[in-house]
Amino acid sequence: MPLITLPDGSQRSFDSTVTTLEVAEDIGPGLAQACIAGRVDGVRVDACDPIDQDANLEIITARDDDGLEIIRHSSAHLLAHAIKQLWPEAKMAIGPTIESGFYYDVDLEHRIDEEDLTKLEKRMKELAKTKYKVVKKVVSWQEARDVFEARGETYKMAILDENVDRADRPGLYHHEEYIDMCRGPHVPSMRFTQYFKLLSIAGAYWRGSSDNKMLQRIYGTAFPDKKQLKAHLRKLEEAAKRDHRRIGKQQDLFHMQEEAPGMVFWHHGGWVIFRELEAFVRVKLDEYEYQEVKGPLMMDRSLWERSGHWDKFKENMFTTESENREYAIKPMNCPGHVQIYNQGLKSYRDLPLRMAEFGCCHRNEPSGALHGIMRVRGFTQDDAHVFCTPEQVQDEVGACIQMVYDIYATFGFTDIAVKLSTRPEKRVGTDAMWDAAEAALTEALNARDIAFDLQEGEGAFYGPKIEFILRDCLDRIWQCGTVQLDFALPERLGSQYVGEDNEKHVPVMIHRAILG
RNA sequence: GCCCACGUAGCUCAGUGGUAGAGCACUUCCUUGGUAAGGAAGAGGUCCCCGGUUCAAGUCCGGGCGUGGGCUCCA
Repeated sequence: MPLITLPDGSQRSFDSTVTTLEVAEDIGPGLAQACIAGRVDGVRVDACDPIDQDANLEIITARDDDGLEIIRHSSAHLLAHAIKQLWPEAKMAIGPTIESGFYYDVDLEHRIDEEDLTKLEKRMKELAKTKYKVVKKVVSWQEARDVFEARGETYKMAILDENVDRADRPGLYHHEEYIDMCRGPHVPSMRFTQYFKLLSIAGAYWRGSSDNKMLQRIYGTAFPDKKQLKAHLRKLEEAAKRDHRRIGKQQDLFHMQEEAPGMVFWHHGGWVIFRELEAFVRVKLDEYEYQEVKGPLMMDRSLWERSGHWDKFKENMFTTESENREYAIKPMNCPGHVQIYNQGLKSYRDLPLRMAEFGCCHRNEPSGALHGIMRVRGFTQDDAHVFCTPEQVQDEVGACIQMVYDIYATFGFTDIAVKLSTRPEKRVGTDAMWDAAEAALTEALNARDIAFDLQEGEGAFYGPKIEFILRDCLDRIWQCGTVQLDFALPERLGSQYVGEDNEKHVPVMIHRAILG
């Protein structure tokens, strides 16, 4: 006898098990038409899922953010349906939604090209136009396994084997002859998936690991109506006009050429902007009480061996040699700053010591990673290192975060994603040190009410880190600023300070970078 | 590094085995008081590099370099 409570507080009582769609029908035919899925006590369910006890129910339509997401998710299934019709031998991997659309990864001998995208879109339109009903069947793990084995869907089998509990009852969505496995929910009818566009083809590793096979990924987007789709495509065109590479060329700001891959030739106009940026940051450095320094561009290899960077990053470091000494061109500024710190004897009264540099660094990034002047091999980092006592860490980290937000706000970046990365498997330091360090970073974020994603095990080997992620005009995300704790580098390079107790201690170092 | 696409005039790009092209920009001249003005003439090319196939390669094949869209990576 489920009693259904709707968002406006009204209640409807049913004699037996009821579905979201049936509740919608009970309210009115218009809502029944618009009903995509339901939210039962906050949990998203398919329109056909049974509700057998009292519950709060919200009906999801295309106006709901969840409705849009479901339409995109089902559009991924529609793409898969079309792929399997055109290339029955294709093996389907995964087809999730992403922020502005969806993709499907497929293992297929045939190389999908632009023309194929047109063919696929055409077939998708034909299929969607039939407005076929999506039929959901909840089955046992074994039944699902048998279905995909019979169909040769080896990736779906792998997902079942490795990611789905044997006791689970997976949902199989029947798109006419095509079957996909999904948590759902999905649209009840493909009449909801009329407005979509396939955008691009790319390679992507199975399960995101470069050890695995590379699959073909097809990206697309979908909307509830034609108007929204057109507006989105228009936005993409407009964003392309704001591409920094295009502006750089049009306004004669900089160029790059074959002989210096990943390195920038700044023309006068671009360099004026660069200098203005530096001037702006210098004002901020004064405000936040930093000392600006400048270290050498290259140092003997042995120094990088002691710092640990050689061991981890030698593949990505440029080197040169002279008179039987091997030098590494600096990929970062920390060891240089430590050398400056190490000059003379430091007292606890000198701490915190905040050292900043417009550090000109070079990293031999993999060729495929380069991107305009966003990801380069030669760059200037507004890099800083704060040497402090363990007690000062939280305040100093807080000040760093404050500075990051202060500077981003000046440039109009308000949509900042934050991630906190914690201890990786391979690491230095004791568990107690990590406990304290992670707690300090978490506290500093919480104190400012900053929401963040936790990335367990993704920290650097020397300490946990906070990453600040910005979005470009094409909605691509770029990790920009970082604040990292480092309780190992000063020790490796022999930094010390004399404490109140007249004993020698190793300072904690905080790495801080805001603009790349 | 991996998958796919691309590399032709300063810029944007066309050119599917047979004498290298267009628009914009540039130079000179003419016309014109009107917001990207019109006309005439001209200059400008290692068709990314190396090799192969062919009577003949910008075009087809192989290798390399670079760029773009992603994936992986990102101290």
